[in-house]
Amino acid sequence: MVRGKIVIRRIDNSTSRQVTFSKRRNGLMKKAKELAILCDAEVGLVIFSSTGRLYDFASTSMKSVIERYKKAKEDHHFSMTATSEVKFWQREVASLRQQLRNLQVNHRQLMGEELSGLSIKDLQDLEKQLETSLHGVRTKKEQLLTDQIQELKWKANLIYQENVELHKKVNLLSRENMELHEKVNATRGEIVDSGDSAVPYGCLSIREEADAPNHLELSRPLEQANDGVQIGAPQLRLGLH
Amino acid sequence: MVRGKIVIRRIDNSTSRQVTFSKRRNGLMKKAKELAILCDAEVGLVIFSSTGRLYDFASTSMKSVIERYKKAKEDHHFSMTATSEVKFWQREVASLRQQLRNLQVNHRQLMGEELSGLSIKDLQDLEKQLETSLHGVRTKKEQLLTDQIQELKWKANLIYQENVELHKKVNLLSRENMELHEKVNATRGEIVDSGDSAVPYGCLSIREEADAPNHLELSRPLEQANDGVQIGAPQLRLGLH
DNA sequence: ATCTATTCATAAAC
DNA sequence: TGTTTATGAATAGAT
Repeated sequence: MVRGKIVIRRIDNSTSRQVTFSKRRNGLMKKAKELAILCDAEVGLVIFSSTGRLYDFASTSMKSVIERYKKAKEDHHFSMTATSEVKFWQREVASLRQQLRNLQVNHRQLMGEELSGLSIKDLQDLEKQLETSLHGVRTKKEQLLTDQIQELKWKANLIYQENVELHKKVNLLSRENMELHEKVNATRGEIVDSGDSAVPYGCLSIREEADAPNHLELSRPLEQANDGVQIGAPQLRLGLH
Repeated sequence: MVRGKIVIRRIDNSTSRQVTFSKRRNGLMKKAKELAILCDAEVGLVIFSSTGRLYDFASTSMKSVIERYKKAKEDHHFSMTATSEVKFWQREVASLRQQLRNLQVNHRQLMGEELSGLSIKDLQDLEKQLETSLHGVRTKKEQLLTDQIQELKWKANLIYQENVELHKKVNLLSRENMELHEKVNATRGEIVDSGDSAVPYGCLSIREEADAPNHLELSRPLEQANDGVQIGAPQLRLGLH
């Protein structure tokens, strides 16, 4: 009713639904109170949230309202004896079973099962619905995938940056190490360097041009990417080689 | 709250009170309905006017609301003899409500709604399911359409055959008629045939080659063909012309 | 929870 | 009760 009129239909987003429920419940309670006071009416209001929580308001007492309601309806289904109470619950069960059956038929048709008995018009409607659903699902899925790719790229970039820093450190240390070796050799010129040097700085092959990392591409960014964002180093090719 | 803010206090003037009651009651009912729909809540509202008249609204049924209220309050002041049978049925109701909720969630997902909360894997499964459903529905629909076309062709063929027979009959009768005319003319040679002859046999223009009818094609065999197999003659073009 | 733009509800008058 | 109108209230959406 505000900031873009809304249509009265179940709110899909569960957070919005919860927020709206909270706001409108308060509004409804307030209005119920006002009505009772302004117009000297007896008002009872019972609300169960979709999660089953109970909220209620009664201008007098709920017991009074319910009793008066029963009396006004002259309906003694409500002053139930044990048997009529059983009957009440049995009716409830029958009603729920019916709802369940209806929904199941609907559900099976959406699953592409049990299509006999449908007219061509029915089938066309169903087809259209399924196309809409499919489109929605694909859109959602692709959005998730895109988000995940973005996140992976971001993490990869971080790791790459770290990698660059580490390379620099290694280079620094290698050079320092080399200088120390030379000093040692100069001091004790007669000693020959053995093959199993503790600092194999030649193996690292650092390239100096590797610091323009903004066009990172993951080699296999999608498949199975949903079970935990495990960015194992072997999975990534960061352009470093 | 309008046109000069009012204070929430019993309205003294009985007419105003009545008018306000009527308006606000409607407003309250509307809001209660909206809350129930928007937020998937179960709502019950009972109002007694100051004159004692009852107005009520329940999103499900007042019985259901009141029973659920009693249960939630675990208040056995309300003549609840907690026999084991009642408990059995209550458990049944709870179980069915749960099943219904589960199925509703599933159903909404198949309708492409309420997709948040699903993983990419879930969405892929859902997509696959919808594709399968769509394929099944399309197959079924196309089969129905094909069947219908076959049936239409068959009926058209029957009609065509009948048409051929009728043409033959007409030809026969025309010829007979012509001969009779000639006889009449021969008998009363002096009478000139007037323009408004009762038998305008020249108009029929029967063609003799029209008896190879097996390549019948209906001009518009599909659209709206499902609402009763009405093969109106004007709808068909049987190749006769 | 708070803010704000906008729609809604409704008091007053007929 | 229904309609109209001016205005305060409720609230959707954003933060």
